[in-house]
Formats: sequence, C-alpha cells, structure tokens
Amino acid sequence: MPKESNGRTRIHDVARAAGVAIKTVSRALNNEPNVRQDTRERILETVKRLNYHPSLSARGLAGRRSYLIGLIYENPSANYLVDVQHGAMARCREGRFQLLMHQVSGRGEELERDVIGLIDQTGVDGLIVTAPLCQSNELIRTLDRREIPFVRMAPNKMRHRTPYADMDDEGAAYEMTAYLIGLGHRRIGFISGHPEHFASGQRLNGYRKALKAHRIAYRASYVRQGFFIFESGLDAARQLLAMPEPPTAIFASNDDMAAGVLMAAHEMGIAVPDQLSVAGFDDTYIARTVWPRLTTVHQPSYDLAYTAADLLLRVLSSQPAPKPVRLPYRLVCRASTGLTDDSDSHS
Amino acid sequence: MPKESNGRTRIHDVARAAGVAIKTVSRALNNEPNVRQDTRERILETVKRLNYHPSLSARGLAGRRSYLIGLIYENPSANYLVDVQHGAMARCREGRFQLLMHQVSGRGEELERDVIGLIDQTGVDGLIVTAPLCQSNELIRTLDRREIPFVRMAPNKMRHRTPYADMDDEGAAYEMTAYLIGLGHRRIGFISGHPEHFASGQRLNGYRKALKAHRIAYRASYVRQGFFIFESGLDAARQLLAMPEPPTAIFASNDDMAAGVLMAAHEMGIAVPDQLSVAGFDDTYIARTVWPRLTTVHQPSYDLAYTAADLLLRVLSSQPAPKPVRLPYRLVCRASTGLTDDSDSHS
DNA sequence: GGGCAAATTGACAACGCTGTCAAATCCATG
DNA sequence: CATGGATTTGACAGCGTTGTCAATTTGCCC
Repeated sequence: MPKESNGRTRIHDVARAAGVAIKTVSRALNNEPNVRQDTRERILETVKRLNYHPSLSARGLAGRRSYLIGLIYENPSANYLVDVQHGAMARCREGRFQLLMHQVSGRGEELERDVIGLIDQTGVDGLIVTAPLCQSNELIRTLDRREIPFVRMAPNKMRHRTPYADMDDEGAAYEMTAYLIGLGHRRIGFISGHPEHFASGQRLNGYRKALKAHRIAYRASYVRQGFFIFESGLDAARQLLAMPEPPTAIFASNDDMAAGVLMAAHEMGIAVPDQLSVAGFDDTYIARTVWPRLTTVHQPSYDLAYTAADLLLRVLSSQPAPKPVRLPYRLVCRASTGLTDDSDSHS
Repeated sequence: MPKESNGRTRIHDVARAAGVAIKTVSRALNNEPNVRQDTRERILETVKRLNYHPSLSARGLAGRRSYLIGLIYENPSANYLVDVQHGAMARCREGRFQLLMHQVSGRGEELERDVIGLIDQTGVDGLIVTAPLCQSNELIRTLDRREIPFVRMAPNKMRHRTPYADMDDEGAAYEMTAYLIGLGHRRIGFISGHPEHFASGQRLNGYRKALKAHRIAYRASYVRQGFFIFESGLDAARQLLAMPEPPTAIFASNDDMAAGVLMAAHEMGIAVPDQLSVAGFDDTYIARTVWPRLTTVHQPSYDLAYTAADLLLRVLSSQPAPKPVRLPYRLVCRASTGLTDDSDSHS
C-alpha cells in the first residue's frame, strides 16, 4: 500500500494506474523486448499522465550504475563550451542520464587525481573527454587502468580502442585558406591555436597545404602563435599588421582570436574587409556579434558533443563497439572577407 | 558474507575491517554525533585505507541526501551562463556537492512538470533558480508544495521565505545613466530587457529616475523593447538611429544588446563614441571583444552564483536561515562612451 | 560495587527500482 | 480441441545506504 507522503509518483503508482506489475512498467520504460505493443502504449501514456520520472538513485542502485556521465573540460571559450554542454545534455536526457560538467585545471598528476576524484565520488558510468585533455597519454592510461568507459571529443592523434567524434580540421583549414586565395589574397597571415591542442597543428597543416597547392610560398613570419583566446589574437594581429609587408588576409584558428584581429584592425584604422580580410574558425556566437560579421568555418560543436554522448551511451549499453564518427564542417562566408586589390602580389 | 564481484568497496567491507557495524561507519562518515573519538578515527582511517567512497545512488535512495544540487536556467547568454555555472560549481565543490545544470524551455505547467521531473529523477537536495524562472509564482508554489529547498538568483519582486542573492539593478542603471548625462548627453536611448525579467523593469526605473533627477524629459520614443539578445539590440538600435532626432547615447540593458547597437552603428557609418555613445550591462566577455570595448556595469555573476550556492548549502545544513545577500556592482568605463558635442541640447 | 542516565553501538527495515525466474497467456499446429 | 513452444507478465529478492529503535557500554554518584 503506497503512501503518498511525498507527493512523488513512483513506479508502483504507474503500475497500479495501468493495471500491470511494476516489472512491466520497468520493461516498457527501458525499451526492453517482450512487452505487447498495446500494453507498452498504455503504460507510456500513464507515465506521461502521472508525470512519472524514475528515480536515478533507485535505478542506479538496482542496476549497478549511476546514470551519471561526466564531461571534463579545461578552459574553452564560453560560447564553445555552452554548445558542447547542450549537445551532450540533449543526448543524456534522451537516455535518461544526467550530465555532470567538470572543469579541470591541473596538469599531469594533479589532473589525474582530479578526474579520479570525480569518478570515485560520483560513480559516473562514463566520461566524455574533450580536447586537449583527451591527448594526455597519462590521463588515458589512468582511465584505462580504472576501466572506466570514455569517449573522446575533438581530434586526437592517439590510436586507442575508445571511440571519438571529430571533424576534419585540416580539410576545413585548407578550404578556408583556398577560399582566401580565391579572393585574390597572396599574403595570408595565420594565427595558430594553443599548441597543446592537436587541432591546432591540423589547422596549420591545412593552411600550409593550401598555400602549397596554390604555389604560394610559405612565410614563417606570417604565422604567429596564438592560444585560442581573444588577447592572443589581438597581440598576434598587431604584430602581423605592423610588418613592413603586412598580410592582406588573416586566418585565425578560432573565432575568439579572429575577433582579436578585428579589434587590432579597428585600432589601427585598417578597414575590414577592404584593406584586410579576416577569417575565423568554429562559428561560435561571437562570429555573429562582431563587426563585420566573421567569415568562419562552422564546427558542429553541438552535434559533436551530442554524438560523443551517443557513442558513450552505446558503449555503456554494451552494444557492439561503435566506430569513431567524423562530422562535416561548413564554410560560412560573412562580411569579414572580401576581394583584395593588392597589386603587389606576384607569382 | 560480502562478495567482491563488483570490485567496488562497500560500507560493509569497511565495517568488517574496522570491526564495527555498518551503521557506525555511516555515522562516522556523516559526521553524526555519538561516535567515540577513537572509533571514529579508526573508521576514517580504514575508509581511507580501503579507498572507500559511498555510493551516491544508495545514499540518495536511503537517505534524504543526494549531494546533488540543481541549477535551473532558461536561455541566458552563453557568457553569463558560464560565469554563473562556474560560480555555483566552485561553491559546490567546496561543499562536496555536485552541480546539475538543467535548462528548461517550457512555460507554465510544462515548466513545472519539467522541474518536477528533475527533482524526482535526480533527487536533488536543493535548487538554484535563476531569473526569470524565480519570478514564476506557479513554480515557486510547486517547489513549496514539494518542500524542496531552493534559493533564488537575481532580483525578484516576490516576498518569500527563501533567501536569494541579487544586486541593485536600479541603482546601477541610475549610475550609468547619470554617467552618460555627465558626458553631456541629453538624448539618451534605452533598450530594455526581456519583459519577463524583473531586472528589466529595475534597470528601466534606474534610467528614468536618473533622467528625472537631472531634469531631462522622459521620451517614450527613446525607449525600445529588447529581449536580452543580440538581434533585439540590433533592431532596436536601427530604429532609434533612424529617428529624425536620434539619441546621442544608447544604454542597452545588457551587453549582448549593446553589441547589437554597435553593429547597427557600424552599419550606418555612425562613429562610436564620437557620434554615439553606447553602454551595456553585465560586463560579460562580449563587452571586451567588440569594438570599441563596451562601457558597462559589472554584474558579479560569478559571485552571485557562488553566493546563491552558499546560501543553499547553508539552508541544507539547517543552519539558521540565511538572509538575502546583495552584492555590489561597478561601473566599467571603456571606449564606447565619450563626451558629446551635441549642440541641440536644451535645458 | 550497585544503580542510573547518558553515550555509544548494532540489528533490521526501508528507500524505489531492476534482475531472476516462475507463472500465465497466446498462437500455430495436428 | 488438445498440445506445446514462444511470448508476455508477475512475484520476489536484492542493490548499498540511512533511519529507527532497541541493546549494550560507559561514566558518575552514592
């Protein structure tokens, strides 16, 4: 005899209302086979009518899992993070999992301790590991040792049994560079990303390959080190634009740095895109809020995270090990790039 | 006789190793009274030695505690959200709680069902309710009925027993408006925030009071409805700037809309701050990435969230009911505002 | 050293769900 | 219409912890 002390609906209430045993409700809810179609529908309808939500704790206790998955990240730009978070969350909700966001700051051993702490304290069933954390061999080894399922998000160089979701950073950077070349640009500056991100190298590769394919000499002085943050883009652009023969276009490895380039241009009275074309990467919110709006590569952050979560959930349900997924990018041409009337261009 | 099938250490193992009953271990771990000092130490030492971590699921099911707190939000700008998230997270970590972010989209009954779903499913110990959700009387009533502890974040008009963290939006808007007036502006446009946010009204009040205090007539046509998003600021600014007698300054109720104002100005070839001063509100990341950098009001989002979490944790530990906390704001003067040389100004 | 209240400890029943396995029902076939 | 295998359903025992309440030990006084 159920007591209504709490006001909370329990599986028992649903079972009674639908005229079945609690186990049958459980089966219907968990998409298990061997429930007759009409029974299943009746139960699901009752569930909705009573606004029933199974308790994670009880499910976790009985099923020996926590229905919690952790997403660990380091220090991404806010816009990127929010996209990722919501993508992963969306998939978690569908699977009736909850997402625990977990920012780590340390390095090396401290990082490992931090992540182990998360695992031990929360009992997460699995982890989504974003770049650049998923490039740490130590971390990977630690997770392996603990036998905790995880997936990786964003490119990475390591071979490993775990699945991942990524995109073709090199191809995207190649295309963007080719696009700039197509606009007539020959002196194209490049601001690279944080050196610890594998994607940074990939994007630089794409830039270099595009130059090469179009027989434009690579000039090291046109490439500046950035760190994926606004200020680093600003600094790098100031330097590039102060050169005796400055670039007519600057391709920054993410939107935040591209916004920094725009600021440098504004400060120096350089018109964009008339005197300087600027391209970014990621297509986060910032690309649409700066002036002029940024031409950039759309990185499907939301979908990447959704996919990563999906892969993890598959691993957890011990379906056949899913394959890595590569999602498509897309060039988004806005107002920050244009034809160059640069007459110095040789070759 | 405990079986080790799972590999995971259970309270039973600790109890056996320490030579006590599981209940005593439970007591020691939860800092309950009535455990002899030496017993407690012996248990805690054993816990550490065996690397024991209690199961959240079991705790949540058996006790009244999940060590989870939920932060519910609707659709804030990414930069604001991330600040809030990290502020709340920081306090949660200190208290060994985990934070569950939960975005809601519905309205009315759907909203309530959504939140009930979170509570039922996760068994969160308490909730941080951000604006404008904390202004919904229905939601508040639902939470009360469920007797779930919660705190509110951001201003709100309702009297209620629960504590909250906020800032003086009206005072801040007053000061910003007065600052613009001090620069010589007499025709000051205002873009209000989303009408469902209490803060929107407060900020408008501050604007109006400042005008009044400086004997500047309030002109309804200078006030446009915005919705706290970039595009609404862009639209509103286009309208304001197309007026026969356009404002010489525009004060937007948040930074995203102020960025929209900047874009409108750029589109129309209006120089900022020479021909138009622009002020924002919040001092989120975007304020430093647009050109010119935004003069704005620094809202202590991180600290507000940290404080809200702190209040909630106090409520949960049933300390004497904490009082609401009001945090200070700060005017941040950057490059988007300047003196006006407007000669039309009368009075 | 006995007596008594307070402090400490323990036995056992929840908590709400899933896993296991047995019971009931269905359906095709002879 | 009986038979039997496949499908569907249900009864019941945990899952690992905390709450309740009873049992035991301790400390203090006479």
